[in-house]
Amino acid sequence: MRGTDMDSESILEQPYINITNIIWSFDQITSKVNILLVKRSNKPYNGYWALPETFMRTNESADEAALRLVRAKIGMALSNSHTEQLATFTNRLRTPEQRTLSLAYMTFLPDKPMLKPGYGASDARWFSMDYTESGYAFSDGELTFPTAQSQTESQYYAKLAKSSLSKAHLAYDHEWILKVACERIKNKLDYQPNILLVLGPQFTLKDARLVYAPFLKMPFELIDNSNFKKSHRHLFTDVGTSMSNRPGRPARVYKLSYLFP
Amino acid sequence: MRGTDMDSESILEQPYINITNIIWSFDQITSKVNILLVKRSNKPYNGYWALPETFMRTNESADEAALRLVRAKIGMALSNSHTEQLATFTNRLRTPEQRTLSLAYMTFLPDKPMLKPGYGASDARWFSMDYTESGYAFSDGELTFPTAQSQTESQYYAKLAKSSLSKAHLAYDHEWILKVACERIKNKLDYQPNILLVLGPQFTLKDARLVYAPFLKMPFELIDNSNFKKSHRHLFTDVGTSMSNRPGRPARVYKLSYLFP
DNA sequence: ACAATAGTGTCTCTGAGACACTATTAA
DNA sequence: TTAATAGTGTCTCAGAGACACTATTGT
Repeated sequence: MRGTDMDSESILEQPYINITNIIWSFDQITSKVNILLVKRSNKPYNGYWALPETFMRTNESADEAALRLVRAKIGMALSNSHTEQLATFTNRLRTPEQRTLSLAYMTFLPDKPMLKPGYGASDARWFSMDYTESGYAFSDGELTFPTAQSQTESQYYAKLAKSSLSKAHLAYDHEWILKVACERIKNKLDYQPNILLVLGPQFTLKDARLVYAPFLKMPFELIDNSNFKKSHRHLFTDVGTSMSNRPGRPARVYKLSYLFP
Repeated sequence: MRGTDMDSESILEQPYINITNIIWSFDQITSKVNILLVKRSNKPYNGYWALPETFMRTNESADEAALRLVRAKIGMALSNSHTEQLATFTNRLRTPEQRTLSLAYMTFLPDKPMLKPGYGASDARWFSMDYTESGYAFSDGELTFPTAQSQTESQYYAKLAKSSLSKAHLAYDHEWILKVACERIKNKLDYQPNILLVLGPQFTLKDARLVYAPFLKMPFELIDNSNFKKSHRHLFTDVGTSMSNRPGRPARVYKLSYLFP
């Protein structure tokens, strides 16, 4: 039996629970940060691009569900140190029909695998991240989805409810979720930059600056290497020298000291 | 119809969804930070002390539910600027019987009202916060509940599942939730100290230091007033001078500039 | 006047940022 | 040797913290 609440009213029906996962990767060729988007082939928002989602099963936690989604969609089995909770989105206006909550997580892939569409999606592609004057944008060369423009949550959902979204926008409130995600990552850059996991277990300072740059809204050349090294030495452990066949002095490689001690 | 997942399996049953609210206040007499705990009179954990909880209704968001809980339990109607999301707790081991998720919020009351037990609780009391070597503790003079000792989430839940909790412990995983809450507040002290809302709309620097002290695990006298003022001037706006009938120079009063511009 | 309280000024040390310089590689 | 890349050293400035000093109240 469900316990009674302090309120006299009983609960008629529960909302559904979605796990939404923002899956990050890094393209070594283009040197750009990417996220995974899928084209929905279900109602609601059939034919819209969206963040990948799944439902939670009764015998798993939400972060296990997020990792299961990665395994099913990408075919990559990761430990939960590659996943972190973003936030939970519960606004009534976030779904058009059946009330659905979103438990949002982020997963950082150690490389950028090829994709194939899965169940519930007619297409799945990587979208590379860039910054704009008013926020961030994700593009696959054909389509571009900016993050939400609104400054506050209530402003955003008020607008969302007023006008029905065109297919030039992501489904649901996913543009808002992406905005929250980018800002969270930016805020953690100086004390827990888990986003660097997209570079794999080791990385050079240049790679790290390439990842930081779009979040800081600047070209990576403007991040001074000397200063960057000094202000991050408490986070990075030197683990040797990279070998490359390109001209120029080989770069040192580092690991995240708080994750791999 | 519920949309189909990318996985072929369908979902048999959904977990329940609880709203858990950590309600903070400040006692002007004892100069201590307090939280509200209730003694449960329902299964499970009947007779145990716990954080106040409620269920979400279909026509409200989770933060609205948290504020409704405050209204019902305390009789105080607050705006959502007094509430913030903490995290969502989904571990399978967190509830003994029926699987239940907790969407955890924090509410900062502008004063410390008298309490009366409500539905689902045989008692409700304020517990004042103190720090210990290994964390924090909340006491009402009779009972004391420390925050969880474990350093990681998986460690905590492994221990929780192994031994059944005595009534000297809080119900469910609430000692873990409290640990996460205290650490979150501590981390935000230098850029978004919403915890100061427990002092009401205005406060003196001494009051602010009294609130900061337990989170920083030091007696408030060790927080240098001059340095504290300098390092928080970007957050506080001077709004005048307090009047007091006590000896000593009257203190200036401030407001949070990012909330009340 | 004095105790009690609160606000101010100053010194030092550390860290961020600007920027010039040195080091190591492939061709 | 040169272009390309990466690492190092140094100067300045701003902020954190220790601590001594001044200011304003009630009794």
